[in-house]
Amino acid sequence: MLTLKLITEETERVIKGLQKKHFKGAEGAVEKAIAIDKMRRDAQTKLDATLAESKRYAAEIGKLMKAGQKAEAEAAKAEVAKLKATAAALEQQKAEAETALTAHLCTIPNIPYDEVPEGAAAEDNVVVKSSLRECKPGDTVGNWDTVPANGEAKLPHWELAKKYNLIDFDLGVKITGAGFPVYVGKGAQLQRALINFFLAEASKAGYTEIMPPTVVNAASGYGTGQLPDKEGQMYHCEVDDLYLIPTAEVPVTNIYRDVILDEKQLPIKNCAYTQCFRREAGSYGKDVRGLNRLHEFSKIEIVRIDTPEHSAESHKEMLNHVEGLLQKLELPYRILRLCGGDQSFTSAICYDFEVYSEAQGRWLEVSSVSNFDTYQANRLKCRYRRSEDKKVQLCHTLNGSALALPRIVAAILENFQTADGIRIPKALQQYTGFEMID
RNA sequence: GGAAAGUUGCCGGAGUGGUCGAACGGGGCGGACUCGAAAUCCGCUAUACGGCUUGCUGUAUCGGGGGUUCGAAUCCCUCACUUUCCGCCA
Repeated sequence: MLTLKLITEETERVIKGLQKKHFKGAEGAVEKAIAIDKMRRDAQTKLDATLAESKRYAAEIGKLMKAGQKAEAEAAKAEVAKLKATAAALEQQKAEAETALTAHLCTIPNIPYDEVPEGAAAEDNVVVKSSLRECKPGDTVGNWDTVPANGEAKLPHWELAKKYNLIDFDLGVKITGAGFPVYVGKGAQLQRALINFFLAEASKAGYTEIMPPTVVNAASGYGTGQLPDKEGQMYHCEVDDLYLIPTAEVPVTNIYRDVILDEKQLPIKNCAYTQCFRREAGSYGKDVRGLNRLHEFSKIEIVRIDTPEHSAESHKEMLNHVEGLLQKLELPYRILRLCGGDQSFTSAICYDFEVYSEAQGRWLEVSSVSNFDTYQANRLKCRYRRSEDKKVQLCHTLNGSALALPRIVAAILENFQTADGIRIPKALQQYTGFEMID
């Protein structure tokens, strides 16, 4: 959530930012936050004074009792009783204001950075780079030329998966349900190879590998913002009140919940491979065909915790890392800078990576790399102590997929299909142990 | 699943109703000594929120929540977690 300091001190900027994000009722939301905060502060000021007075009485009563001055002590007790009633009421006011404030702040999204383009929806996203062609300033998804087909009829990955016996979707339905495919033979080996490849690349780039739990408690869900809003998107084990993680971001980022780091430790660079579980309630149609959208999938996530001064640099490094992966995999890609309206609730700036699937004739999102500024850290209470003046400050948090497997697999199958089988990209061969799927 | 013991600051660990944000030790930071270091000595050493003259000051916090009391780390209730033993188990 946004800090109250930002809202009160830079109200205009916050309102403008929220409007850029196409958040309805920006001005009203900000005013409401300020009003609730005023109530909260008033209540606390009065409460503090009341408690201070009753503490003075309590100390005095102690002395009177020792001195044996019973009558005076009783009189003081009567005073305290009055103060106590006042304090209880103020306490309630304060608690209510605090609860209301937190709840309200949670409904206000992060504000975008200046370099985030204006725009309401996906077609306004700016294409900043592509392996297929030069990008000019102002290129948006909406005016992007269609990618020319090269004439050959290509099979979609779900047909290739069947043809080469790599992925059994029906078996997954039998064992679990739709969206839980069973990988078989070279299909399974390809999964393992990609996981190892992505982890090795992250490790080379200086990320410390984490293998976290795949199930988290509610506190962690709140920490990264999956709860309370996206409750319905996570699998929930009711008996133990635990949640299956939708991404490694949740357990890894929560390592730093309620922590004060030393500036010397920053930037923290972690990577983690986990299975990810998403209910994807409400998804339907061709988007969910084959590997396009699954309930369980493998993903390697990179997470950074950084200082405000250095986080933009970190973000750049992360983008370069992800781009490098796509280049090594020889996949046709483009990088989008998301516009204000299409950005996620919590990000300050976000880039999406997409690979082109010729067989499906569409771009598949394989990664988004975001800087959350202090938005996520504020809720997590992830702070650091500045070396310079020893002051405690909120960190910046960043994360990105590097990468999620299913759509990468889809793209590899579809883009590298030949008459003789499916060619494995060179960089991956040392991990698969084979060069072709045939 | 059964039984027991625990949860105190950065760490270890005292504290069973008042002056306790909390002894003592360790660590860390600053200073003295030293050419420098070690040892020794001295001082400092949490966070959040609030008020006003930005330096002071108030309040809260001893696992979470509630209660008793003029007053709670300390007593009571409740929840969570951890550890140990037994059982089961990859």
